Amino acid sequence: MPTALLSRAEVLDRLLAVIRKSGYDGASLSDLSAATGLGKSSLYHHFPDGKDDMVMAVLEALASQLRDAVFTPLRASGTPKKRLDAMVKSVDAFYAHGDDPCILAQIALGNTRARFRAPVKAIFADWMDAVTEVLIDAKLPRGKARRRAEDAVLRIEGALILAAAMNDTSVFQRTLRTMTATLLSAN
Amino acid sequence: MPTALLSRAEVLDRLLAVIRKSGYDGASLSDLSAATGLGKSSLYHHFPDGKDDMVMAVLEALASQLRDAVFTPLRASGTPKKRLDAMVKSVDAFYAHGDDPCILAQIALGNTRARFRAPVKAIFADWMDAVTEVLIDAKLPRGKARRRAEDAVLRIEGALILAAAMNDTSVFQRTLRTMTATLLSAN
DNA sequence: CGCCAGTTGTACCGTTCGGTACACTCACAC
DNA sequence: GTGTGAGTGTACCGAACGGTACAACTGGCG
Repeated sequence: MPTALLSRAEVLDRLLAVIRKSGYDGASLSDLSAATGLGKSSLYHHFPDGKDDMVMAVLEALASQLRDAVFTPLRASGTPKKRLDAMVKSVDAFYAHGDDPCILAQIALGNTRARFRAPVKAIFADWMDAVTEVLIDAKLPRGKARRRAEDAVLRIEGALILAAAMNDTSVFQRTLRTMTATLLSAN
Repeated sequence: MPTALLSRAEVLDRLLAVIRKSGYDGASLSDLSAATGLGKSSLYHHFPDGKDDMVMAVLEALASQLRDAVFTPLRASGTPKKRLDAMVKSVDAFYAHGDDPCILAQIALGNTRARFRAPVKAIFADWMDAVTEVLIDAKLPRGKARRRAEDAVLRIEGALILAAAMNDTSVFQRTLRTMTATLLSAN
């Protein structure tokens, strides 16, 4: 039975899933081939430069997903609290409530980090910028807003690691639950 | 020129360095052999079960290093502030001021996570327990102390990821600098 | 000295790696 | 209907993988 054809977006989603779970080195071409239903030659047809090409495309797709699901809501109109709550909700869904590792962390830690630094850095920077803006709207001084935005992103990443290490998503849940209040607190 | 003989501790240190940098999948036997100066057969003599054996031994060595450098100072006598400051200082040195990735994160994210869950989990649990005790000594209620201890560890891990991703250790430095005060704050 | 256990280097195993050659299919254009 | 070109499956490449067999070395002890 021939597998249904996959759109490019679906292919990228499946590649992302494998890389997020196994990391760059852990994701073999066979894995990627099996996950997409595309033979190796097809994979090379769509991504001529091989695995690096796939990772780059996946990072671009991820950036646009994150933009749509997380950064744009952060920049929408509404009270800072509402916008941050929207981010928290999206992040929760995005990481499957703490079950899915973060592909950005996966790549930032891998020994290929240098090759993919630019896109990874851009995504994190974009994210932190969006949070910073919300906190400035909430009357925090720019410097403090910036540091808190960093703190927010870094906590999400750290919570995902701790959740993976302890095999317990509750740390991630707790971190998200207190996130908005922590970011907006006065002191 | 024959390389100088290495003690088991030195061998484990070098294995740790490679795995910390490249992760489980990224660290090949050739890499590990080159890093230690031991041929593959010597490696297999000392670690009969291969890479998994090495990782296990490295995790044990890491646990005892962390115990000596971080957990024990946390449990020593002194004011909570002094003990937390000591931890921060040790952690800063341990991760080369933010330059070195965390091998625990590396393994927690790898697709071998299940195999090494027990030791990784134990180290994180030990760490969080030690911080919790300090915060209880600082008159925080147990539940709050526990949550803050989680938060401290998770921030360190997250800061290391962000530092690696952005190629900028200042995030890590900032996180450490404010750690003690954040943990001990009244609210 | 001879012996032996611990340790090592060399040479190799089968498998999987990332990547490629090439013939084929198949929808569409002419 | 016949070309054509995007897309694919099969079969393969050399290199590197994790791992092993085995002979040779070594230092310490009798």
